[in-house]
Amino acid sequence: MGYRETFQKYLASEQLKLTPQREAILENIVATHGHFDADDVFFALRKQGKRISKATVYRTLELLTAAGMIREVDIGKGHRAFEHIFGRSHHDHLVCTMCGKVVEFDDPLINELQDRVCRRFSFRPESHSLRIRGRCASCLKQ
Amino acid sequence: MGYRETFQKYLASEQLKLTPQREAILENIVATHGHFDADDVFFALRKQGKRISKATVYRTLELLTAAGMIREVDIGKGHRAFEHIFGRSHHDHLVCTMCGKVVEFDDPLINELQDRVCRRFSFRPESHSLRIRGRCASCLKQ
DNA sequence: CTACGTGCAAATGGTTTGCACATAC
DNA sequence: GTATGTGCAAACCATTTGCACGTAG
Repeated sequence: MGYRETFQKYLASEQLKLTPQREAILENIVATHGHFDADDVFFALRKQGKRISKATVYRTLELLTAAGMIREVDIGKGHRAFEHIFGRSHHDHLVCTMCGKVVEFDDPLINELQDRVCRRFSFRPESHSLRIRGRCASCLKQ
Repeated sequence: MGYRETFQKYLASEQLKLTPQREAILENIVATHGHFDADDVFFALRKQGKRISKATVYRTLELLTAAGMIREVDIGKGHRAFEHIFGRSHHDHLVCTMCGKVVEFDDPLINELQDRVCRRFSFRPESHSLRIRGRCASCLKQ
C-alpha cells in the first residue's frame, strides 16, 4: 500500500478530509531525505507556489505522527524535527558535536538491550531513541 | 573534592565570580533527586525566600553545564530538563508512556554498542543518550 | 449541506537579552 | 575601582489557538 493510500485510510478512519494542503505536505515529506522541521516544509511548499500556512503544516505534522507515518527525532536542537518512516527500517543517530553531521545506523544490540532492561523493570517496550554524540573522522583530522 | 570547590574552581578558571545566587542554585540542584528544570529551581529558591530571577537561573544552568556539573536530559517534554552529575554514575532512562514515570538504568551493553558503532563510522565517541519508552508494570495492569 | 479545514493574526510559554544598578574580587 | 553579575521587563521564536471564511465529502 502506498503512502497516499495509507494517509487517506487514516484520515477516513478519523472522519478527516484529504485536502490539497495535506497532500502537498505529505508529498514534500516523502521526497525529503533525512530530517526536516515545520519550517522546511512550509518554505519548500511556498517556493513551489503552494498556498499554505505554518499553522496547517504544524497541524498536519501532528496528524502524520498520529498516523504513524512520521516520527519525531531528537537530534538535540532547540526545535522539533521529524523524519518519515515509509519503507525505512528502524535506526538510531550518530551526531558529530563539531560539524553537526548526522549518521544513521542500526545495530541489533540495541534491541537486545531494550528487551533486557524492560524485562528487568517489568516494562513493555514500545520504542527507543538512542543518540550517540562524538567527533566525526573529518573533524578529528582538523 | 566537593561540588562547591569544583564550581568555585571552574568559575575562577573563567574569571567568573561566585555569587550568593550561584551558590543557592548549586545547593538546590545538588539536593535534588532526579530531574529538574529552570522553573523548579526558580520556585524552590523563591519559596526559601531567596532573591533570585529566572534569568539568573537560566544563566547559571548554562554555567553548570559548561562546568560539567549538570547535564541536559531529554525525557521528551517540550522544555529542557537537567540532572546533576555529582557522584552519580552514568545511566539512561526508561519512560512510561502512560504515567510518565522515569526509571534510571545502566546496562554495560550500551558501551559496547557505542564503541562498535563509533568504530564502524570512524567517530570518536563522547557521550550518548538512550531513552526507552514503554508501559510500566502498574499501567499494564489497568 | 455541514462538519471539518484553512489562513491569518494574536496568544502562548519557555528562554534569552538589553540595560541600569549592584557587588565580588 | 572595575569587570562581572543581577533583576526586571521587553524581546524572541517556535508552536498553538480563536475565529471568520472556505471546501471536501
